[in-house]
Amino acid sequence: MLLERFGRLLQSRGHELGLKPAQWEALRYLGRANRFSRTPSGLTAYLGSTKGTVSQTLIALEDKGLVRKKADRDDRRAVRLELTAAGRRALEADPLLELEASLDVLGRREEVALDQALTSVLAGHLERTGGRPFGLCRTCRYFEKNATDGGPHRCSLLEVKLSADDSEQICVEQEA
Amino acid sequence: MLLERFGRLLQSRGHELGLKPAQWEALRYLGRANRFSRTPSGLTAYLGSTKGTVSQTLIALEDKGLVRKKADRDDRRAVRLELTAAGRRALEADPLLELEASLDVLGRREEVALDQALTSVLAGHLERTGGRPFGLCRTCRYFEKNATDGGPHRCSLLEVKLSADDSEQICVEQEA
DNA sequence: CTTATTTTGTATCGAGTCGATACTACTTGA
DNA sequence: TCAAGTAGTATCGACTCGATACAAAATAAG
Repeated sequence: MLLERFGRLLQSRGHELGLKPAQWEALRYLGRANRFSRTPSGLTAYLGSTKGTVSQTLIALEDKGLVRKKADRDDRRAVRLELTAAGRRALEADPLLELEASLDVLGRREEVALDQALTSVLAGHLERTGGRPFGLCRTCRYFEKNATDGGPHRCSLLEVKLSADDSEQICVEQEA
Repeated sequence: MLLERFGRLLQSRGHELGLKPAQWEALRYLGRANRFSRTPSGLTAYLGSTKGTVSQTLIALEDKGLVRKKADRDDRRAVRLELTAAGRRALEADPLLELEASLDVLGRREEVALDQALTSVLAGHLERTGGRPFGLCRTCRYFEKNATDGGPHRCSLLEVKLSADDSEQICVEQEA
């Protein structure tokens, strides 16, 4: 199966620059996830992994100075994660970007077809396994565009204001 | 990138039945590779890994009784690998089969489009990294259909007869 | 025919993954 | 208030994986 070979390929590129595949994936997630989702448990859900494993990966990333942990004011159990400047620089050298460039051999049409096919297969699989889609905030059923209470947009699930940036990031809570 | 999420998904399913992702991939390879390719170095090239890592994986599979090693008569450095009966049974319970069934949400058309897109991206990547395609024997430039020297087919690279089964398996040496 | 040189595979190390289990600390809800 | 649930860490054992070093056999070059 080709998807399997791709997975292997992506993984073998994931050992560059002194990081491990799991660490790259955590970094990428933190670069794309909105503030509500940048927590160890958000990352755990995204990776389909376990709390213990993710905890170790984050310790490694913190030791390398790529990720910073901050206490959550409202929930003293929770930890907020953010990329450091070095973390953002690392993402700019992400080996995956190169593979992403390989998609250029495809025409626009084919690229869209590939994306749609993968999306629907993924959706089917997530449904069966109870995984979360992690879609864009603005495509969520709880997203209220141009809400009337000050902020540009609003989340009716968490009941908070959303910036334009927020709405372009992925979210643990997102539902179609 | 969706391909990345798929890779992660495939990997997290790879811990079932007491095997690890790398072990499953080795097992799958040995179930699909022709006799010339069922060696530690063939597997190494397929996985894009290193000899040392593959050696360890094979030891683990041998200990579990899923793979058997045999000496090569002609080349006393080489090791021939084959699945045991238990190894073949394990492949029948491969968790990947389930994910493969997820492709059924796609129509014929979309499935073909997906396959073509992945194939061309993969080919581009392999060319840049010097990887081998591991295509079917019968699609190889060295494949001689219905050769005249007894065997049904023939390989003009290795200069050996090929059975019908041989020609339907993947090969390290395959070239378009 | 001897040396290189290459090829095939194993052994070992250190950092890290990953599922499992156990545990602490905090929050929530009856 | 107190039991149940949630967020996260610590630790264990099996394994991965790149790197390095090594041994044995095959091949090439002189």
